[in-house]
Amino acid sequence: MSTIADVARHAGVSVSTISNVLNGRVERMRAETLERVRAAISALDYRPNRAAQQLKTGQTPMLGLLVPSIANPMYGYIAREVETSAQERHGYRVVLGNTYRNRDKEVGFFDDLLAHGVRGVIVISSLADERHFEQAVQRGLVMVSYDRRATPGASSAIDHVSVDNHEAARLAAAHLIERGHRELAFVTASGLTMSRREKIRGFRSAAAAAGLAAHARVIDGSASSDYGDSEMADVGRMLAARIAAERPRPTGLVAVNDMLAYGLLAGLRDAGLSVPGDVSVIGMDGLFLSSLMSPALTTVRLPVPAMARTIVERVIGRLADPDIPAGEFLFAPELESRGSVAPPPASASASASAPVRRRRT
Amino acid sequence: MSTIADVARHAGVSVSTISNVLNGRVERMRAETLERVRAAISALDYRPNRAAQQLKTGQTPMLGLLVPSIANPMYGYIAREVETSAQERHGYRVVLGNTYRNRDKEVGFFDDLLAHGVRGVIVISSLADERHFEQAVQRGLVMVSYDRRATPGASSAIDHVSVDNHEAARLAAAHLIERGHRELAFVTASGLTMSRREKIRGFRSAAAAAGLAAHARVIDGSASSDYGDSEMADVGRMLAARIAAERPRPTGLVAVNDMLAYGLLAGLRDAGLSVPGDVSVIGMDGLFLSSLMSPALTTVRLPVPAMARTIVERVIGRLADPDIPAGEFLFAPELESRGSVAPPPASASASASAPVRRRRT
DNA sequence: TTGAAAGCGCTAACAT
DNA sequence: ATGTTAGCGCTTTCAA
Repeated sequence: MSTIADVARHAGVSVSTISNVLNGRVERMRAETLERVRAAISALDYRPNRAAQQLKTGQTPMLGLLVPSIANPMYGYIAREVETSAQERHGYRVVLGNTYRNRDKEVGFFDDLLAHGVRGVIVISSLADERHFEQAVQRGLVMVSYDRRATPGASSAIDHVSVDNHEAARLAAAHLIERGHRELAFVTASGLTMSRREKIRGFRSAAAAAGLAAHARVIDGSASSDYGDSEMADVGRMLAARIAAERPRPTGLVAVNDMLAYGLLAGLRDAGLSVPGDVSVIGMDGLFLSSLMSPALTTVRLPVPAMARTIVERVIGRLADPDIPAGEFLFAPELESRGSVAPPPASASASASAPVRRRRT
Repeated sequence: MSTIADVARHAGVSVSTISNVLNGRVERMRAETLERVRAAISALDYRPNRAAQQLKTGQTPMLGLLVPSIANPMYGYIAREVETSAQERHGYRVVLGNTYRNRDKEVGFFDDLLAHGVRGVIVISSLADERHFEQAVQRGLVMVSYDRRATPGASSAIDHVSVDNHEAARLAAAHLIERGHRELAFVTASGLTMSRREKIRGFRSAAAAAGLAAHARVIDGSASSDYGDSEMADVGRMLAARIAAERPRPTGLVAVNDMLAYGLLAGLRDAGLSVPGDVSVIGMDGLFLSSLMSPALTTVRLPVPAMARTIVERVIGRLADPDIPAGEFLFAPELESRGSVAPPPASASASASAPVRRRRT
């Protein structure tokens, strides 16, 4: 690897001249000099040493990306979009970390980023406690959080980029209602994160709007395993057995995300129930895997590429100008209709428990 | 962030003393001094600046990880295992890059790693041309490649860690044969990578051993999209339609990987065929998603965590001692029997095309 | 047993 | 329009 001094020697100029062209300070430079420098750079195939630049400027074109587990297809999808956008649009590289939703791992990741001189970090978490994030910001990190709206009233020097979770769940429930379902359930893993709370509100508001408030329950459970990537699917599978046994049994299920929906699909099948014959299921996320399921999963699609672009722009933008205040960015979801939703079975709509549609409340 | 000078001042010693304890040179140090230094370090919550260390030593605890796309669940799985092992067992961080199987992107990634002072890289590729890898090694990178055995006779300063692909496909085909299948097909995406070639050989050898050489075809196709993560599944889905129309139609399908098998499952369903009633399907990889498919996919499981550990140990080991020669590391796969394999339908085994089992060749 | 000092490759005043 | 130089934070001889 050649250094800036090698290039200077080769071009017959001083190192500062090289540094100047490297940093675009070429206005008052003689064209001929610039030419010679450019030639020397490519002749030696010179690349500036980032560590040296970093030491000097405190800046380095790298971002941290924290995910619960990159083996989870949803995080893999987001990570791909984030990395691609950071790289192609801004020339930044991405340092990845799996946290398994563990606070200490998150803190350790922030420590290491700081030690490496990486100042921007993108966080996908769902930890209830947000204090170590604010602490990391105090220590100099510029942070953007995905899918976790700021706690109302909290200070937050952190950007928040997320889908409109309320709307997503509302869309899902409304779709079920529109297809004739009268017994609904929102199915989720235990642990109330901000986003789950909003999804539940959206689900309930759709039900209430149709006069179905009393027929919209929330069913949750936790996985046996501590943290695996099949965790969500495991929860869905387990809850499916419970749902199959409920009376009245809900005919329309809104899953908190696609992975949990996959578990629901498998679990309902195990229980001898047909989807969408006996029970309709709708997911949230819009993973490409959903179209491969049997039946293909109807889902609420998140605009992941657009969200990723915003996330990256925000970190890099605020890295360049620390005065830009943190903000919230909400994206609109979209219903993707496939095969897992159908009208409820005749027996269900004839049942005594089913209220008349749009009855007064 | 405090510096080594701050710590030295705080402890009332020189910076070299601090550096000495940082680097474990404490044998001939007075216990009391060591104590004071340790106290100062934790009092100031001091972390050495990695960029400065890197500049001085040329080393930094980071690894590059190159994948075609992290949104592909298999690469996500491997990436998680690699990152976790690098972090927890060696204290290394991981820089991730998506290449979309694009040569220029791979080269650009190597360039950036070098510029950042990252010397170790793990590569998951399937590009036919390996020259830019060797070039990167020349430029100073220590490289480990996943699932791509060295071209026989090639120089290779690159470690190769992979599953025994021949054995994996042999296992799959043997399982089908053992269940009574007589018309077999190996289904894959077009483009002969090293690993696909070996899988095909393994598939054929199992068929030959059962006297079924003439009844074991290879079916391949390419996706319409350039590179998407659903690429493999798309290929499977498309090929399923073709397979459904074949006469005699194979009853036992070995898919080159799980993702393609998912596409096969969906496509066969589209074609009105039942799995495993009409056709049996077996995948390769052992993704957790496979157990969620309908029917649950029988597959050949790769020992991913063990492979990831070896991969990481090799890069880091050879980073520490460049004299260690590159090697090949082969792992044994294992059959995971689930619901997508059953005996062939009676009509198939009665067909004129079916040879007698173990007939002489 | 500890300290002084040179230097890794770069940037950016400041000089010229 | 270009050159000189101090210094970013650390490691490591070499000296004391």
